[in-house]
Amino acid sequence: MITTISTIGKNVNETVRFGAWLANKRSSGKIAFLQLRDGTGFIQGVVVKEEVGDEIFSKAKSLTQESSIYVTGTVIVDERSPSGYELQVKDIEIIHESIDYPITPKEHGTEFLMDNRHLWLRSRRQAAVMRIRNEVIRATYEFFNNNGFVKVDPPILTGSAPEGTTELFATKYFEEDAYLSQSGQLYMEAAAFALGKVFSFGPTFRAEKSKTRRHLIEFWMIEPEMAFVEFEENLEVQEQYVSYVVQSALKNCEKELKALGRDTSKLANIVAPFPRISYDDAIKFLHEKGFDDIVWGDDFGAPHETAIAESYDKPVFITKYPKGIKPFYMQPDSERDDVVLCADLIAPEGYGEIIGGSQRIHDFELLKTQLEQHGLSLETYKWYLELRQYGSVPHSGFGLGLERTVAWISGVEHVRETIPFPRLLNRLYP
RNA sequence: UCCACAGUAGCUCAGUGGUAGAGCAACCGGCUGUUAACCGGUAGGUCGUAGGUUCGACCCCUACCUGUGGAGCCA
Repeated sequence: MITTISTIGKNVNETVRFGAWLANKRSSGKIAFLQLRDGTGFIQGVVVKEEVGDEIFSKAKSLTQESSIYVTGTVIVDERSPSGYELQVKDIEIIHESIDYPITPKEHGTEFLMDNRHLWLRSRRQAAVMRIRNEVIRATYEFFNNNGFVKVDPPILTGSAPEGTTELFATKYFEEDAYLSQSGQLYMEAAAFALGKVFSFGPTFRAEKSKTRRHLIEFWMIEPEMAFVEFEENLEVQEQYVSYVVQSALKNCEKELKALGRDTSKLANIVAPFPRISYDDAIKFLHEKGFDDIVWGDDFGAPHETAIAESYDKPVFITKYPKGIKPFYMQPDSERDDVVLCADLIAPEGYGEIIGGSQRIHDFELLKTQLEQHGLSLETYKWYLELRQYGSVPHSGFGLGLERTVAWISGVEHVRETIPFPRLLNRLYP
């Protein structure tokens, strides 16, 4: 095995050689401190002139930020080092000299950092967020595999629009019009009838002119769909899943969360069950809080959701929204026809909606009526309607936005830091 | 699409109707335990673009462009 910084504790008092980049450097006339980064971690290399000689010492002193090197040295335990280890450097071989690296160890603005996203990813903070993203994905697969779900991949190029209202990216499919997927849900419903419990993980595209810290044009969703599962059980799966992911991140990303300065006590508390509040009660609550502008039948805006979420220290389900503000496929409540069996899960600390889910209509006639009332083409949705003609069963599912979830767990302000190369309004590069 | 704020050195920012400033980065020098190291020096500018007002505009006015935050919409 090659030596890496993350496992260098195994090589104490040994002389090792490994590849690294120079993250930063401090030096005096006779000693130099190199902050070395190899992708797995950081370690400080100490170069003492008396020990390495003039040639290697001046090579160390003239190293530029982000130059790549092979470094040889002895690993020692040192209490002055944050990681506990230091490298007493014996030799340096320059692989490539970096000239005028743009991201200096000083503050930078958002636009500059985004223009340099390909380099910004090297920073301690960004690397930590990427590791947390990886852990959320890993824990997602683990949770669903442990619970009998099958991963199914819905198409990215689609001919129809799952939710007619939002903006779609249009493209050509040879002679036909096609759209980039903004949800795999309808396909996952078909898959649930084939495999029972399924989940997807893939990119989705929304051509919305949204420009907030919660929005990306291209983002990744996890979309489970479950046959024979109704409203209540759907919520239970969601709270179990979200708790599992948060607890996994707490356990496996301790270093990363610390590097980000995340208050982990807030995450430790994220354990199922989560509180539920009905849309009706949420409206009453908002009126009590002084939101006079909202009436029954209106959808909530971000300020409303935040006000509700602030009353809880866990994610909160807002359930049973009015039929009129929700998509055509949601199952109406059997006790009252004006609300549907849906729930949004709102994350704490202002991170907004991380899950939208519902029980789906399984009755053929009802779904057909809904499609017609929403002005959608029966021809386009023929295959989707057919699922209700051949052994239809009650079923439910939900979609979790990966980047919002990672932003919440990491405690970063903006979702753009939770995806390697964010696609934002007016930003397609790098 | 709408609202608010911003655009000055590579970066982060200050600045006054009368000849353009700092810190960091770069370069040169100093310093044996630094933690965004420190100290001295050098170099670096069509002040977003186009008009206008003025004896004179980086500064005031208009339009546009770009960015940031937000609204709507949504994960």
